[in-house]
Amino acid sequence: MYKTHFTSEVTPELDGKTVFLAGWIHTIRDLGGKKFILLRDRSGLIQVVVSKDSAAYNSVSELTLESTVQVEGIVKSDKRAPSGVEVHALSIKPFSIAKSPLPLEVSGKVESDIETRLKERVLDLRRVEMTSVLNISSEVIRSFRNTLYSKRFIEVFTPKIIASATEGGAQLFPVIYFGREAFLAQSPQLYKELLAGSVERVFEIAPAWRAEESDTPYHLSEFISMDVEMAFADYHDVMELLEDLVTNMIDVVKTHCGKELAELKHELPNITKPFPKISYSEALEILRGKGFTIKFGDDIGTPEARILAEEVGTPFYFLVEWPSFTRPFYTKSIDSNPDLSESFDLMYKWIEIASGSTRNHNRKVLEENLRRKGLNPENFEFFLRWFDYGMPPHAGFGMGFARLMLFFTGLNNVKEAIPFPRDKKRLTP
RNA sequence: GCCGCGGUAGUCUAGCGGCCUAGGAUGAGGGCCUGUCGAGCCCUUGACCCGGGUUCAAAUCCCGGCCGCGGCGCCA
Repeated sequence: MYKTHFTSEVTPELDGKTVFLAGWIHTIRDLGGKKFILLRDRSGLIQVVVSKDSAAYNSVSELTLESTVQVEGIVKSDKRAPSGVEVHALSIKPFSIAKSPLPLEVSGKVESDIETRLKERVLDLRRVEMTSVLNISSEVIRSFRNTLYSKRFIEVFTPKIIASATEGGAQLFPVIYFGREAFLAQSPQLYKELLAGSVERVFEIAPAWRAEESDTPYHLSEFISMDVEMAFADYHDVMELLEDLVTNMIDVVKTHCGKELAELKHELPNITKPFPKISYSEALEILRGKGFTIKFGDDIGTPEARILAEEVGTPFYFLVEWPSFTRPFYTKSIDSNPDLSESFDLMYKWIEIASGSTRNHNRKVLEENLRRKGLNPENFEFFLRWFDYGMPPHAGFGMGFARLMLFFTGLNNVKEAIPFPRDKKRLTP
């Protein structure tokens, strides 16, 4: 082992104890007869004091910012130290001396453009703000899993190389599969439905790919989709589930990520259940009242969604019961009014972060819907045939992880919220 | 893809026809300093995205390209 403690575990109670720490050189303040090093690891920073009479003194002169080292030292509780405790170095062993100057300042003295930050991403991820983002990400995922486990969902994995488009619409990335044409999955939709048809309650956290022109702060070519599918349930049931998922995540992040939120200067609002629900038709009325010319069937675009978000006032709200023909073929229509569907979008401000519905479980209706959308039911036989063998009524949704992270971090670009984003122009790092 | 704005040392910025031999911060190199904590002080180092054009004179104005950011569209 290279370290006996993380820097966050060095507390005044350890006074007098010898510890081994390992991490990165965050800053060096050289006062001549004494040098102060801030040593950083994932958990935080600790001050290391190197005095002239220490054996470690000479090795400090070769250290550059972001070099990795092991520090052996004695813990000293001292109110002059930034955190009330510091480590007096006995020896400092360098592992890797970083090149200088750095292409990005990890210490945060000079802020870099997002362009530079994504190019120099590994250094950028060492910044305390980005480490906080990654820690929060992990807690959000953990909470998502725990809530679903507690409701008897199981985690599944669906194929990511598929034969054809699942729902039309989005552009697919082609791949060559043993000489045949295949595509990267744009969504686990059909497979998660089939799984729900076998084991009732499933979820998946996995990448999905869309070869769209989209060039905005809310789109990625490769994104993590948090998918849920539930048998013997309708869209009301899964909206309620979604409310539980989101509010539990907020609780977990508030409880475990206070330090991270402070680092990001971000506060999470109190969110209460249920979230406001606005029907598509109501949304049109609101928008018309605001001077928009918008008719039944028109999409609610970004400028319109911004107005709605302002009207609603709370960060999260549902837009429900969209026109059937604007939704994919597997979306169930409302029996009493087939022009509308049992569907919803969960909005965070003006951004759609989740989208779901009750699904059709009747083969005839599915075939009809496919034809209506100009798709050939024969191409969906791998999916449709299972509807002959006792498909339960079911519902589900997919949620965009990076978009959700905008809420938890206060960031306003999904490319910042995940470590290595893929967009129209970025394929590395 | 369309519209708008922008591209100045490793990083971040000021300058927007001649006061620019391009200013500052941070980094880097050197020096002083035994309690710094965005340490301080002194010295040094390093830049006008690319290609055309206008002009006596271009970082600065015009045109084209590339790249970036924002808005919109497409899409989730």
